[in-house]
Amino acid sequence: MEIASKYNPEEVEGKWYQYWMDHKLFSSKPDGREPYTVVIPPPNVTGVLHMGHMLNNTIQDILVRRARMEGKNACWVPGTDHASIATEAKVVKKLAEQGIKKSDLTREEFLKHAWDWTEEHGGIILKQLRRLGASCDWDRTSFTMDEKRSESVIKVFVDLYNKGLIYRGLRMVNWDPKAQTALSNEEVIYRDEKSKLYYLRYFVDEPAGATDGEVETPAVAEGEEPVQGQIVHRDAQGRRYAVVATTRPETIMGDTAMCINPKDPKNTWLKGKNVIVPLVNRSIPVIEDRYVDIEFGTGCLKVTPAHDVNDHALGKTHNLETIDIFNADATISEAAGMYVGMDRMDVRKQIAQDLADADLLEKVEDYDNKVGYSERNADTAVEPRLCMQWFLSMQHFADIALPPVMNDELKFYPSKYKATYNNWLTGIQDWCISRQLWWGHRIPAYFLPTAEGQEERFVVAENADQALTLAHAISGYEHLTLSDLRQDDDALDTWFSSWLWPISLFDGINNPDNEEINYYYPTCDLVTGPDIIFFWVARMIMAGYEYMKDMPFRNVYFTGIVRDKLGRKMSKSLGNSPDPLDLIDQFGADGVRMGMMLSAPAGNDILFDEALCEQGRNFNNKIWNAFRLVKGWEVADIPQPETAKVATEWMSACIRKRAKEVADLFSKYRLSEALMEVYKLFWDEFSALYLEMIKPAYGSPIDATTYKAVLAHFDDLLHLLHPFMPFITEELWQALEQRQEGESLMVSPRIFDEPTAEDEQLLSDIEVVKQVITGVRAERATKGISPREELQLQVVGENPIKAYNTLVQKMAGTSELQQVAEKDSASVSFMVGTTEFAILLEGLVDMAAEAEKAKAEIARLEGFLKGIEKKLSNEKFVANAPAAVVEMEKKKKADAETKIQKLKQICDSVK
RNA sequence: GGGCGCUUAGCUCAGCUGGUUCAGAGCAUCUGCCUUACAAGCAGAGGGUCGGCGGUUCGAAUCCGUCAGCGCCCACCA
Repeated sequence: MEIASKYNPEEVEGKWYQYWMDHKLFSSKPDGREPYTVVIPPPNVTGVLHMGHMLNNTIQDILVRRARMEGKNACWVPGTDHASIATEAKVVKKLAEQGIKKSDLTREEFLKHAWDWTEEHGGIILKQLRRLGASCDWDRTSFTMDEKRSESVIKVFVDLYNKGLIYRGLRMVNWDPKAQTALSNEEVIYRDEKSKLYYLRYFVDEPAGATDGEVETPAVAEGEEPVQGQIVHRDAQGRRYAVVATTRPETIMGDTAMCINPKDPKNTWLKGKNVIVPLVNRSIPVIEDRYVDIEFGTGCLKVTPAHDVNDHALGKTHNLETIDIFNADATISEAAGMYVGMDRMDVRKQIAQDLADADLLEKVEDYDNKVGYSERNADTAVEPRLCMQWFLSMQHFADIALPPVMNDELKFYPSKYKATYNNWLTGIQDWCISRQLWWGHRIPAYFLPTAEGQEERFVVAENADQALTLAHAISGYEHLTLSDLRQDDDALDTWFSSWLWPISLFDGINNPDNEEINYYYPTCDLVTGPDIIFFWVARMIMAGYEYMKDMPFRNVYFTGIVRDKLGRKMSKSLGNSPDPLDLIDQFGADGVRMGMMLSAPAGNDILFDEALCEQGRNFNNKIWNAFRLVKGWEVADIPQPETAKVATEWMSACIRKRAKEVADLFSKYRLSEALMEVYKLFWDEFSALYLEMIKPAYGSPIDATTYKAVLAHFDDLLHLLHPFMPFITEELWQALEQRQEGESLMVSPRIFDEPTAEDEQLLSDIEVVKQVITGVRAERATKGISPREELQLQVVGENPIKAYNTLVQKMAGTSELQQVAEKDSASVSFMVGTTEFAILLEGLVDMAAEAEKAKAEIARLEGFLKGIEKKLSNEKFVANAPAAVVEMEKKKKADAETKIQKLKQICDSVK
C-alpha cells in the first residue's frame, strides 16, 4: 500500500478522538492504581477558545497523558464557570437588542433568559477543546451552577455564616456602575491615565478683609503671599480663600469638610474656619488630620465621605455628614442638588467650565493618576460607593493557607509566585462576596419583616423552610409564614463557587467522605495563569484546608501569558490573536500543540509565533516519513549484520538515557525541555543516525531481528511522544502492529529502564564514531566529493573505535578502515580527540592549505595550553582546588600537547 | 511607594549548590545537494569579550555590591 509522503492530520485526528470517546478511554473510576487528578480551570460557560486556553489545556493534557503512560489512573475533570458578571452583562446586552430592559423583568423571567442563553452558547468551548485532543473525562463535565455545585456553595455559605466568618456590613465598596454591582478588590484593575488636576477656590466663610489667624505681616502684595510659611489667597475684594487640588471636581456636591494637616505651616490660618464649597455654596468645616500630605497640591483636601475610601475613613473619624451624590448608574442623584441626572463624566467637563466661569477655578494641570476599572467591564471606571454588602473575614483563611505554601508542602512552579502569594495573604482584606446580580448563587439569607426604622433582621439557612424554622425561634417571630420571608436579592461572587471546585467536583461538600473524594482528593496538578493566583488559587487553598483539612492540589504550574512575537499581549482589540481552530486546521492539532510547547518555558510569558507550529508540523512529517521507511522494508530471514546489532544496542541506550532525562524534566514541569529531548531523540538519533545505520541496501530486505528491534524502538518513541502529540502517535501505533479493537497507545503504560553503565560506555563510544563520520563528511563537503564515492580512511596509531569500524564504513561511505603507523602523504587529516584520521585523496589534496589549517589549529591549542599551564603553575590553585579538578587540568594539558605534536607532524610532512 | 523577576548567538531560551575543553540547544542564516523515507528534507559550516562597573575567590555566565535598561505584582496620596 502506498503511504502519502506528507502527514495529513485531518484524516487522522477526528478518527482517533472518536475512537477514544467510543471506548471510554478518558474515563476514570476509583481503583487500586495511584490516582492522578487534574481539575480544569473552568472557562466561562459562554466563552470561546483563545490562545491562553490553548496553552493551558495543552499543558494539562500533556500532564494527564503522561500520567497514563506511567500507569496512573488519570482523571481530568472538565467543566465551565457561570461567570456571573460577564454572562449577566451578555444577557442584558442581548435583551437590550430585543428592546427588553432587565428592570422590566422579574428575577425568574431574567433567569429564564440567562439559562436559555447558557444553553445556546454554553459548552462550545469544551467542544473546541476536543479538537486540541484534550483527554478529559467528559462524563464528569460540571458547571459551577449545576445542582451539586450550587448545593455545595449554599452549604458553605451557611456554614461560614454560622462560624461567624461571614458578616453583612455597610462598607465602601468598588462599584461597577455599568453592571451595577459591587466588586471585590481583586476585580478592580488600576490603569495609568492622563487626567487633570483641578485647583478649586474654597472661600473662607467670613466677611471680606478678615485677617484673623494670619501671622502679622510687614506687607502683603496682591495675589498670594507667603508669610512665615503661610500661604494666604485673596481675591480682588480681599476675600480669603483656600485652594484645593482635585482630580474629581464633579464630587464637590458631596463635600462635607475640607481637611488640612495640623502641622502644615502653609495652612495654619485656616484652622477652625469654615469654607464655602464652590458653586454649591454650602459652608463646611475645616478639619485637621495627619492623613493629609503637606506636599501634595496645596495641602488642602476636599473630603467627600460618600465617594472616596480615604474620605470615608476621615468622615468616620471626624463624624462628618455623608452625602451620596450618585445613583447606582453613576449619574448625579437628587441629593446633589445640581446637575441631577447627568453622567459623572459629563459633569466633570461641565463643572470645570462652570467653575471657570464663576472664577472659582484657579488653574488646571495635567496629571497622571491611576483609575480603577472593572476587570469585566474594561470601559467603565469603578466608583467607590457606600453600600450594604456581604463579606467574608479573611484572616482565618490566610492563617490556614499561608504555611503550606511557604514551607513547600504545596509547591508552586515557578516558585517566585510564593512571594506574591505571601504578600497578598499577609496584607489580606475581607472579601466582598455579594454581587447585585441575578445570575449566580442567590445568597441564602432571609429577611424578616421589620417595622419602619427598626434594624433589619435576617436568618441564614440552606432553604426557606429551614430559614422559617430559625425565624420561629426568635422571639416575636413565632408565627411567621414562608411568605413573610424575603430572600436577599443578591448573588454571590463567582469565585465563591469556583474556590470549592476541587472539592465540589467530587461532591465532597454535600457528601463528605464519599469514595470519589477520598480517592481523587487532593488533586495532583493545577495548571493556571498567575493572573488568577488571588482570585482562585489562593482561595481554593483556603477552602481546601477549611473543608478537607488538606491541600486541594499538590502542585501549581503557573503558565505564562501568551503574547505575540513582538511581546504584545494577545487581545481582540489588537487583532493579534490567531484563532486556535484556524491554527489547528492549518498545522494539525499535534503541530499546534508542539508549537505552543516549544515556546513555553514554565512561568515565562510565551512569545507565540506561527513559525513554531510550522516546526511542529515538520516534526510530524518527519515521524510520518520515518514510519513510511520502516514499513516499506521487506523482511527476510537472514543473519543480522554487525552494524545493525551495534546500532540497535546503541539506540536502546539512547532511549533509556533520554527517557530518564524526560522523566526528570517532567518532575520539574520543564515540559518544553522534555519535548526537546524527545525531539532530538527522534530526529537526530533515531532518524538521522539509527535508521541510516540499519537501512538495508536499496532493494535488499532487512533481517528479521533488526526489524523487530526497530519496531520496538518505534513503539518506545511513540510512547515518549504521545503526551505531546497524541494523534499522530496513536495513528502510527495502531499501524505498527495488528491491534485489538479498543486497544490504544493512550492506555498502554510504558516504564523505561534506567540507563546502565554499559549504556553510558556505548553512548560515549558512539560519540567518537559520530565525530569520525562528521570528519569524513566535512571533508567531502569542502572538497565537493559525492557521498556515493567511496573513500579510503586511515587511522594513525591506536584505533579508539576498533569495535565500530563497519559502522564508520557504512555511515561515512569509506572502505575498510586501515590502521597505519604513518598516514599516507596524499591525504587530508582531521583529529578526533587525540587521534588522527586521514582520508586518502590522490590528486585532490592541497598540501599547503592543509598545513595552513594545521598551523592555525596549533596556534589555538598553544593559547589554550598557556592558560592551563598558568593555572597549574599557580601554587594556590594546586593547593586549593579539588584533586579531580587539578587532574582534569593535567589531562587537558597532556591532550593538548599530544595534539600539537601530531599537528606539527602534518606541517612537517608538507615541507 | 513596597515587592518580585529579567538582561547569555540574529530570535526564543537552557546553563542546578562557582571547577567535566563550559560558553550550550532549537529556530533562523550561509554553502553544497531533487542521494531510491522525508526539499515541510539531507550533509556541512559560521555566529556570543554571558547588560556596564567594582568586589569576593586559586578560579565567576554562576556568589556579593552598584549602575543602566526592561517586565510583572501589590499599595487609599487627593
